[in-house]
Parts: sequence; structure tokens; C-alpha cells
Amino acid sequence: MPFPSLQEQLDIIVNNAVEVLSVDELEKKVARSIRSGKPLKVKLGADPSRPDLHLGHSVVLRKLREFQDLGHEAILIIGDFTAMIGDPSGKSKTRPQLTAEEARENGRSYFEQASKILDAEKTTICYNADWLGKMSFADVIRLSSHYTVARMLERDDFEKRYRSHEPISIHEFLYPLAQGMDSVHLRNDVELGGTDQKFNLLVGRDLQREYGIEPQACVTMPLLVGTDGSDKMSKSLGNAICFTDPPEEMYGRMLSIPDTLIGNYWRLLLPQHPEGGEEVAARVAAEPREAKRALAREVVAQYYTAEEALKAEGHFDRVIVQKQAPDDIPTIEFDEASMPLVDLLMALGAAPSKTEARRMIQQGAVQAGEEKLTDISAVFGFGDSAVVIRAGKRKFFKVAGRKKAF
RNA sequence: GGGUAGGUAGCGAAGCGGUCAAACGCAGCAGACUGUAAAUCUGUCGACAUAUGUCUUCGGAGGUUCGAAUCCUUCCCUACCCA
Repeated sequence: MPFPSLQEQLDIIVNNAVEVLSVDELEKKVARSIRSGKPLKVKLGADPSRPDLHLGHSVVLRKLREFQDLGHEAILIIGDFTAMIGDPSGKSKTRPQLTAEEARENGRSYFEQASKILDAEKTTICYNADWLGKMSFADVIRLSSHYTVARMLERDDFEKRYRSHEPISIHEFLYPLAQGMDSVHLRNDVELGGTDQKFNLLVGRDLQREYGIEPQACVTMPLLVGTDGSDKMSKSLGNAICFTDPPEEMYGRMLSIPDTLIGNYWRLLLPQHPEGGEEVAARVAAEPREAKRALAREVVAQYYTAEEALKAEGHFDRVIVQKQAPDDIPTIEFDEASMPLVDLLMALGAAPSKTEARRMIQQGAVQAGEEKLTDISAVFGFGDSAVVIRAGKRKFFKVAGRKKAF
């Protein structure tokens, strides 16, 4: 399969990227691959300690996919070795120490989710424990001699933490070096990452040079802003939309982004869409509601199907806009004839504790059919016909007594 | 090795012998409002029982006291300064 032309490739690669280091080098690499017919090796590192992929990850995955579509080789590196080390500094930002098995398992999950975007057939996947695990302490000493503390502290987050008296463990200095070793081992031509990865990508470049390898070109992609419109998208900040979110939730959460973000999301999440981000951004002023709904539909369709996206929209209109119960709630049958309402809410998983269940009842969040239940000591009796229990705005359950078998 | 300042609920941060289940902010949950699961406003926010009740929490372990998150001892952890 012949490669697209140099200019065509560069246009696609550079689109949406924040920075390419350097464009000249990248151009040379692409030109050479066209001449030789040899695809570029494009590397992307994955952190298996957090295997919940969200739309923020999709930006850089999408870029990797574009490389694949141009005929290049995508290499997904699961950082199982670095994840296994964990963070010994304890305290709040402790990373869970993963065992080898957990890291592999998470890696598999990561790959599976990433396959929503990548061409899985054509993705090379590898685990960096395969080579980092074989390094001796002497190897590590040699490796770390290539970098200085002052250069490490150039990195923004290190510097900030240092200045604000937050602990930095020595091994954290080793992270970028370990990641850089991946590049040395793979001899990749390009490495992708978010802008927060810039430092690590540059270390990879330096190390490749130190080890006598042609340094990789680095492509950094913007960090997607979370649904709150201020911070970068991250699971722990609660402003993320995950690949695995069910369609209804994904749709609803998409609608909750500030209007000003619509163009940005469209551009970064739907770069292949015939309608450009700028056109959509222009539409926002005139019809923000419809623009956002279109965005939500398109994104949901990407992870599910267009059909499911429409269904999610219907669900949203019904439950949130019209405040009606969805019509597809499965019925849960109970053997008991009756049960204290508080216990029922617990049993349904609507409340994490009885106290919480009582609180919900007191605040008027619980409804059975059309009737609002405000008595915390109420006992709920199951009848033959199913009754819809509503707990809060979006938790619905349908309960009934178990039919007696004759 | 020496010194100083710290370790409080999911996070951040007050409290410094009883009135502390512990101020306040964020997150969470609920209600109102809305094109929206956003923003805003209101309430709530350890658990169990609900009537004023009980139990487990303030780095760990001991101790003083009628009574401790608050005082003492010791251990662990963090930052900074000196060596």
C-alpha cells in the first residue's frame, strides 16, 4: 500500500497538535519512509494503573489512529513495569502498587478500550517490563548518569511541588528515564503524548541520542478540558466522560459541558467529521442547544452506534427534560410481602447506607408510582403488579412481589 | 546526626482539656430553577436507631484526667534549615 504524499501526511499529523518537535525532523522521517516504503514506528505510552479511558485519552489515541491510517506502525506501550513500582511516598497521591498480574490485566483492559479508536489488528502492543525488568542496578545507574537533578527540576510539576514543599520521591525522577528507555529499546521514530508529557518525550529524545539512535520526533496533543470547563479531564476530578460510560450517561454528561467548549470538543473529538470545529462553533451562537445535542450524538455514536445515540437522546429527553420514568426498567422481584422502605432502598442499591436512605426520604427524593414517600419508617408492600420506585432524579427501579408458581 | 514546623473526616483546612461527629471550602447526595446531568440558590453530608439515644473516628501504641482531636511518653511519616 503506497503512502499518501508528504504534504498530505504532514497536514494530517500536524492537525490539532500543539507542538511538533521538530517539524523538520518529522518531515525528513516521513519523506524517508515514503522513499523506502518502510512505515514509521509511532509510540504511545499507556499507564495501566488507571485503566479507565476517557475522552481526554481519545485525543491522543485518535492521533495514533491517524498515523495508522497513513500506513504507519502504531505501538502501544503498557507501562506495567513502572506501575508495578508504585509510589512509596505514601500519603494522598499514592499510586496503588500493582502486581504483575494486575498490571497485565489492566493493560489488556486499556487495549480493549483503546480499540474503540485504534485499528486493533494493526496495533503492536508491548509491555515495558519485558525490557525494563531485565535491567540490572548497574544499568540503572548508568542510565541515571545521563541526566542531572537540575534538568529534572526544570520540569514544571516537579518544580512546583518542590517549591510548595510537597514530597518528591527519588524514583519519580526515574519515571521519565524509564519511559525514555522504552524509546531507546523500541527505536521508534515518533512519540505521541499530551502536552503534560512533553518533558518525558524530550527525555526519550535525549536518551536515544545518548545511546546513538536517531532521536524521535515528538508530537504533543492538547489536553481536553473536563466537563466542568476549567480543569483538564481526569477521572479523579470527576469531570471525565469514560469510554465505558453507558450511552445514556455519556450523552447526558456531554450535554452538561459549557457551551463555550462545544467547538473545542468537536474539533478534538471528531477530527474526521466532515463538518469542522469552526463551523460548529459558529452554530453555537445561533442554536446552542442543537449544536450541543449534535455533538453529544456524534460522540456517543463513536463509542456505540448512531442508533444507541438516538436512544440515549430519547432517554434524556424523557427522564431529564420531561421528568418521566424511562420505559425500559427491568423489574426486580422480591420474595418478601413487604419490607421497610429504608431497607428496600438499600437492597436496590439506591442508597449506600440506611442513614443516607432516610435522608433521601426526608428530602422528598423518593417516589413510588405517583406517590411521594416522606415517612422514613414506612413499610413498603409489594403487590402483584410492578411499581416504579424513583430515588432522586435519575435512579429508577421497578419492583414487584414474586409471582407464586402453581 | 541536630533543630523547626506539621500529620484532623473523600480532598483541602480550622480547632488546641468538656458546649467536638468536630467550623469553613471543594467534591458527593437531595430539592428548586434551567435547553442541560452546567451555572445559580437551598438543604444535606460517620454509622446504627430516630424522641432528647448509642457506637466508632482527629498518624500508631501507651499514659494523665471525672472527661482528650486537644496534656504527657514513645514510635511512624512529611516538609524546611543546619551538619
